Amino acid sequence: MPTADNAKPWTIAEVAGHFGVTLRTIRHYEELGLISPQRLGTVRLFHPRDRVRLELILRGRRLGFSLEDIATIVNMYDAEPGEVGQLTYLIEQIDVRRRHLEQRRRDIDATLAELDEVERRCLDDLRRLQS
Amino acid sequence: MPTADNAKPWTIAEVAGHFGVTLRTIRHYEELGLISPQRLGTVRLFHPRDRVRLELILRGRRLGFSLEDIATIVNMYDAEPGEVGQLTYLIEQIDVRRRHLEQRRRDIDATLAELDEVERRCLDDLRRLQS
DNA sequence: GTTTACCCTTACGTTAACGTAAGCGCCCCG
DNA sequence: CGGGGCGCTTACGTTAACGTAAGGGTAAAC
Repeated sequence: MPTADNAKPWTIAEVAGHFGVTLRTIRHYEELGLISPQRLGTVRLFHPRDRVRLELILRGRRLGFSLEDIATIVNMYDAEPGEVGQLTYLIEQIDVRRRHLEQRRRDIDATLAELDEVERRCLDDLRRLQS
Repeated sequence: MPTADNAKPWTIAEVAGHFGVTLRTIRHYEELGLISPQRLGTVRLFHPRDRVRLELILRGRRLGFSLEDIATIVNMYDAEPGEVGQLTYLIEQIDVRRRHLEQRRRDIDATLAELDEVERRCLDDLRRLQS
């Protein structure tokens, strides 16, 4: 059964624990408009939608994007259909992002290759020392 | 002929121009010990070795590493053979870095997939608007 | 009924990674 | 020989992304 239990919103502490960040970080992201959790009185309630956005935000952060960049990215994900100009602009932005990401993947691959090389040298040196 | 011309060291302005960074940035990296260009009097001279290091540094920067992290990475590249303890430690560090990078590549792939999805939706909407 | 556990806001503090300005030295050109 | 052009150092300024402390509300728990 698709339990209604699963739909129970999370507290800020639960969210922070789940993602391994502090409460301050989450509040900070709200200040910047990256997330807008529901309020019950003054208390924040985090629904699945909010958790998904946080996942996206943290992924962007790991990739070294600024929170400002991240804002434009996550806002692309739930943009309303809008008019033609908006859509073509959005598509352009997607291409820009894609190029960035592809550059970074090349950076990663190059770095990984060099790490392999360094490790190989280390292992060689080790073998030499132990023989 | 392997021209000695090719070995002519670069000025700080040439290096900055080549990599698209400011003079301040380069000097900052020297302050942190990330590079140590030769000095002719007070003037800095950049040899190929320095340029390679800068390339590595900027790659790390694009990947969102802190300059401190980058320092440990680039210093791995030209570590002296050393003793067994050093070597095994270095190999561990390489593994740590590798795991980080692999995580980031997963992040990139996930983000690219989602960008594709968003773009597909955009193109659909466009077609709908123009039909 | 008060202590404990979370939650809130406001606001100043901190760190990294440079930016920017001031003031000086050197060399070459007209 | 007096500017430019380029390079240097010293040192304070700036921005992003939170950290941290102060002060206060509410609700279950003892």
